[in-house]
Amino acid sequence: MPTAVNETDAVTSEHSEPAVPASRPPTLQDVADRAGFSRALVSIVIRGVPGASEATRQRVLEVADQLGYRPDGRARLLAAGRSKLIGVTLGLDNPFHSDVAEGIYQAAEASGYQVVLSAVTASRTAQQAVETLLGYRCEAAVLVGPLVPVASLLALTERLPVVVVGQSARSRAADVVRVPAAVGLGLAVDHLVSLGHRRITHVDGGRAPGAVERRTGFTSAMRRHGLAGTATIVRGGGDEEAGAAAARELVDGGLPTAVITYNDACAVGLLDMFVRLGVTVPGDVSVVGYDDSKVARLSYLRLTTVSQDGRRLAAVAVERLIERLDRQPDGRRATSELKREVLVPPRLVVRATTAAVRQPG
Amino acid sequence: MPTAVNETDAVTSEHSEPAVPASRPPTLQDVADRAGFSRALVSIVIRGVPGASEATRQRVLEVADQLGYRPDGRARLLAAGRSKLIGVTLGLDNPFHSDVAEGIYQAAEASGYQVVLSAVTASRTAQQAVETLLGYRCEAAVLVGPLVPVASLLALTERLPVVVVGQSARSRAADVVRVPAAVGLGLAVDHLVSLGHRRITHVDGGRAPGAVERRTGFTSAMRRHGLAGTATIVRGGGDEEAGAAAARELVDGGLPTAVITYNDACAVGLLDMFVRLGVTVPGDVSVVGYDDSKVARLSYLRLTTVSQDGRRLAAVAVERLIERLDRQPDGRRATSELKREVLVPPRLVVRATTAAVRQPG
DNA sequence: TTGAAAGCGCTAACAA
DNA sequence: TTGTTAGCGCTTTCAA
Repeated sequence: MPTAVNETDAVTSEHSEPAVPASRPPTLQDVADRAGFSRALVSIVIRGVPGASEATRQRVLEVADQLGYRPDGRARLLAAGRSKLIGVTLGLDNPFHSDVAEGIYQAAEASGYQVVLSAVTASRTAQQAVETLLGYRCEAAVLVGPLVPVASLLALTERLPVVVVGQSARSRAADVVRVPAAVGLGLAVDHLVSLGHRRITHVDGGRAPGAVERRTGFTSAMRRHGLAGTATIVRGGGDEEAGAAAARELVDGGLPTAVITYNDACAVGLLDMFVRLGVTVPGDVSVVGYDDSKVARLSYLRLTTVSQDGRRLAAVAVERLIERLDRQPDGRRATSELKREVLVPPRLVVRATTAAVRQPG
Repeated sequence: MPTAVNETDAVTSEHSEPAVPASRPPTLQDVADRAGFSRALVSIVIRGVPGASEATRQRVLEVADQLGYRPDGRARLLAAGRSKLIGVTLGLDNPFHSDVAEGIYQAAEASGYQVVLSAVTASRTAQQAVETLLGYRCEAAVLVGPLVPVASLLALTERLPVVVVGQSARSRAADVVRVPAAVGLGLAVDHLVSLGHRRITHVDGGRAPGAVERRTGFTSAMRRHGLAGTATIVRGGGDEEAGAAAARELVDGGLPTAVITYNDACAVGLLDMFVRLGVTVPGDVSVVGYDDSKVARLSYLRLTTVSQDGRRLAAVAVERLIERLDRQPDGRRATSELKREVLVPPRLVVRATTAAVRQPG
């Protein structure tokens, strides 16, 4: 096993720069000097704006490349007065968040904006994540997921345009781009009902974000079909563990013909426990998840699920933000503007865990 | 369903700043003016360095808070000549990466460094992620995971201290902090052998990152126990799909008494398929995963697995980086220094998927 | 303990 | 098409 190569001791070194020189990243000035132009002109070339001759452009680019010049983002902001930076807070281990983040990168970069990520983790609060973003002087922020408490949300929206993605903010202070969960649950219920199911159970999300809306969405969809009497809800949660527990409970208490879970992870736990308990899917019971995450697509699961398109949500969010920024180019509060909620409809992805009911009723 | 509130048209607005004033984030100057001190003094207070009286400190802090002042990270860098910024590239949907990222936040912030994340996604290459980091003028970078091609790694290490976390870099240009996978596989094999297993199969990672080392680790551990003859390897991969496929193959071709998978995800797929095929674990076959990810802890899986402590890896990586930075305070190349590989040993977490073999041999 | 002045790397008028 | 001149918000000598 390799061991630490000794490199301690007083190597406080007199030795002048060895082999590779570069000790300070090259600046615009360096490029200008080397190319024999003014900084301003070089700046024009680097930014790709009109105002330099083709020859100059060539030469500058050549030198810049040669020097490995890379504009200093910070200095840029400082001078330009705007950062073209969109800050994003997100959870790191949530596939849906990842999807959204990817979408944000794409949309933002396509519009000439940069993205900076600030993670919310077990030991890093949403508050901290937001603070960081503010320190970067982002012009706008996208908040993904369940993260920010109302108070900091308010504080944030006072400073810059904010859009919350993926769930309804508890305040009207920020724009929201999300999937109407009620519609998603409605889709799931419609699908099951069309297969002849009537005794349908919702394994809910407990206190997980968005659980309430999915729960009420389920209830009202069932009512709409005149099935309020055969609709049941059992306590679940956002992970496999919760799904497995719910499966046990259902098997003990009498199976419905179909189950709709709070999300895919929960469905996975449920399915797994069903298999262990000898319950076949979709033979004995149909199962519908929510999220269309990667697991739902696994060939041995092929989970029917409600898909919320994270990329699309992200694209809409960024579009919204940029629209605001363009209208209010100082990049700050658009105080008087009305906040808006944009709803991106979900889609039902039918796979192999749902089938026509055996004994209808 | 709420619909877009109309806010288009020529609202190009003459109306002067309404209700909430703040249109520009408060600056040091603002605080200084309001508190009646010079910028320099306020700066001292804000940075928390000695040089101001307690009274002044109080007053300044009070005003700063009142104004919602927040230092401008960019300007700070510019002026200070250093950013105290550590850049991190990572994949977004990898639990191990998330763990490491969390560890980096903790370690860095404890040492007064900030962290900026740059994601590698399907549509955003490692190259791009690194470019971004450079643009932020990070003083150092942590590369998590399988990401950066050797060429860009080289380019990067020429500019700043870099440490690769979680896998061996294909070059000696950067420091590496990782878990010796061979040791991990050794642990797994030792455990199984001590339970009487001899016919052990490794479901490998195929071309997934680090798969080679785990594979050879398996082979040599088996040889060490004189079990080269009963060791088999079947093709797997890094996700549940691959595990499920491997399970089918094993059931068809004759089960070993134990299986060690490339990672937990693969183990999950394997376990699931085993259940479906009527193979009991650990009754018919023992299973060991790798990663100790969240799923491994699920109550209905309780997967025995090799744990690589992401937080610890992160802590070591950051420590390493800061050490270099302190030695080379201009923040750039430590050209002459030897690169180092730090190995953080894995741990075997024994849960419920392994048991003594039924029919030894 | 406090303040004045210079400048970090860049952009944005403006003049030439 | 090019160069000049000011800063952006902050830190950092250096004097007071």
